[in-house]
Amino acid sequence: MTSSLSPPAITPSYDFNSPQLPFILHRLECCKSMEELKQIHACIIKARPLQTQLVLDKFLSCALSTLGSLDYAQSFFSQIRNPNLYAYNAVIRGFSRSKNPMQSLLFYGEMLEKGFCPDNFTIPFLLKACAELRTLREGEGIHSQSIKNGLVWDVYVRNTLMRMYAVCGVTGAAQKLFDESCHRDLVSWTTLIQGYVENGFPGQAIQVFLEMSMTKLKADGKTMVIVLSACSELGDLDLCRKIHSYIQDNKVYLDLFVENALVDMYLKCGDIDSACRLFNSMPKKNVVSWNSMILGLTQQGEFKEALLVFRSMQRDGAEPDDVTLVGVLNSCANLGVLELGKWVHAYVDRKGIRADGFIGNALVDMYAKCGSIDQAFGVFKNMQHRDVYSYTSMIAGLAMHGEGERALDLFSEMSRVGMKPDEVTFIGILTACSHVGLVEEGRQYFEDMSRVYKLKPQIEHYGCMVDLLGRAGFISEAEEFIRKMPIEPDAFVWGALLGACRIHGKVELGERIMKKLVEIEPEKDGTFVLMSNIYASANRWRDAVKVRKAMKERKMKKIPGCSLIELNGMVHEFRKGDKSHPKTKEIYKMLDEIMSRLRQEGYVAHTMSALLDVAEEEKEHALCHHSERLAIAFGLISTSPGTPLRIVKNLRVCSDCHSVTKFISKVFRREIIVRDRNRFHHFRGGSCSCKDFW
DNA sequence: ATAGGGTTAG
Repeated sequence: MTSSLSPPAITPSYDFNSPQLPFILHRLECCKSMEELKQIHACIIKARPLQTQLVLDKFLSCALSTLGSLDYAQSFFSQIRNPNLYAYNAVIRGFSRSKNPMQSLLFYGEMLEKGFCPDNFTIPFLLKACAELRTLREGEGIHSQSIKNGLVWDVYVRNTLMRMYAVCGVTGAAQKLFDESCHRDLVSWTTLIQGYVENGFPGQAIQVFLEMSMTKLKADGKTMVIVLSACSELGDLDLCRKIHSYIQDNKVYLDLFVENALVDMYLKCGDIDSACRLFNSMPKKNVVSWNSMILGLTQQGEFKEALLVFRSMQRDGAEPDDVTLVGVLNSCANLGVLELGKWVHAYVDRKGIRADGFIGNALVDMYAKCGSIDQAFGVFKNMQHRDVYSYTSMIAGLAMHGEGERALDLFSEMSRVGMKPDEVTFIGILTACSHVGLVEEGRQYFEDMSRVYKLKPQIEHYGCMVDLLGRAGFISEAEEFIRKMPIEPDAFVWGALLGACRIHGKVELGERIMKKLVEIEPEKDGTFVLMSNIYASANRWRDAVKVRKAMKERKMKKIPGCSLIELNGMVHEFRKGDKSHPKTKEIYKMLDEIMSRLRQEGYVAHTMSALLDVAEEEKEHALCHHSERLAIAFGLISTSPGTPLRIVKNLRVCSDCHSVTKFISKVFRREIIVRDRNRFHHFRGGSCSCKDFW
């Protein structure tokens, strides 16, 4: 009986004969607004025949998951007269899927107080909530309750227990449950495999999968997606092909998820051709398919290809998301193509996406690597949430631009706001010190790294220190530093010292280091180039030539110098002595003009860097056609006076090109920004931001 | 009525 003063009550029944029932269920399925839900609520109260378990369950889950209104669901529940276990389970499930899974556990407490016992449905809902909350304590409590109730033998209970343990990082407990079970289904195997992948044991995951393939069970798409992600992480191409054959042999249905995971796997394992073939054969693609290609190519260093895929994505009319944009920005950063990077920034603004988080960090990195350090700083300052990545990108950016002091200021700001630096932050800091010759500060930071911040220096940090000391002329200290290193010095560490030998003309030490380097990486040309540079600087031309000859005899492939310049969104690429550009004639005419203007201004070529034992005139000629000069000449004839030129070079700038560029910046009144392998050079009015310290 | 799905940086 319902009095007019108390709220109307709902009495659930198991009567499924009401003709209105399918209609109300359909309305609940489609319900998207609170208004609509309230109307349905009224209908249910008015019509007793609608008060069935199924309707109440659907009503609660709609209120909880679709509309997220926990209060409303609870007040609805309180109207149910004598709620049974089914009704409690419905609420617990609803809460476990909601934004506030804790409610699920609290509500379970109420249920126990009312004298109800959990059943094989209650436990999986609760465990899902525990997994969501990463609360091992509560999870273990439910584990012991399910043992007491004998529910632990239920395969659903067991699988959700395994999932809960895996999510909480206790793969051992998941494995134990798995080993002890007498009935394992595909979900049990998949859950165990996933647990290993998510906790950083992809090898173990594959082991478990191989074990499973010995049983009668056949994997489905969901299992394969996880197995494929384990393969990507391992980067083992042979294994990839085996797993791919398993999919074909067992006729696992290739849905979009599996196809995307396959594309991702092939790219991460470096088989770009297979990835492209698969991708092109896909009948339907979603944004993740495109993202897998773009990010995968970026990670493989195929930046131009990544941008080409982005263009076809746009032609295809697919809408990019933030992951796409991060990949595109990353490629822009690596290629140094500012125009496209700016376009992405404008796109982000237009879409009303905040330049924060991933996107913000990618923008900071892009602007810094494209030479617009001020823009990078602007984005950085506007970010609401700055994390270690943001600070590290900014610090590394400033370091690259030779703004050592500003980088160090930012580092102090980091500790002021309580942001803990990590290993990569210190690479930025040490590089900053190195580029501006702040030796004392560098030593201090290196020490603080382990003493104050409890971070273990890695080989890269030792490399930075050798560079810092050697570059500043503390050669014997650098040698001593290498001797005392707790880890075996690698090619980068020795390379840094060899670089110092070039700057400071240390021929004998250079020879010793060269011997070591040739042992460590005999195929690398950089060592030989540096050594012949060292000889040349000491005017030992004969030796310089000998090294060059040795290179030729070893049939070493030299990395060809290459410079990029971006004009109106088009990337122009020049190699040394390149004559393939449509404007070659004009470019070389401009080069001649540059050289004669420079000679009038008193320029003398640094022929020693030409490293060729040929007539002086020829040496100068060879230098003239270094790729960056072609790019600069092309920039000069293609832009209006005063436009800054931005060049990206794959190798270090040679000292002759460095002084030529200084001259050009003065004579032609152009700001020229060159990014070389190591850092940025801002040329303006005849001098360079690196203050010739590079 | 219940459990397992791919891509995100310095």
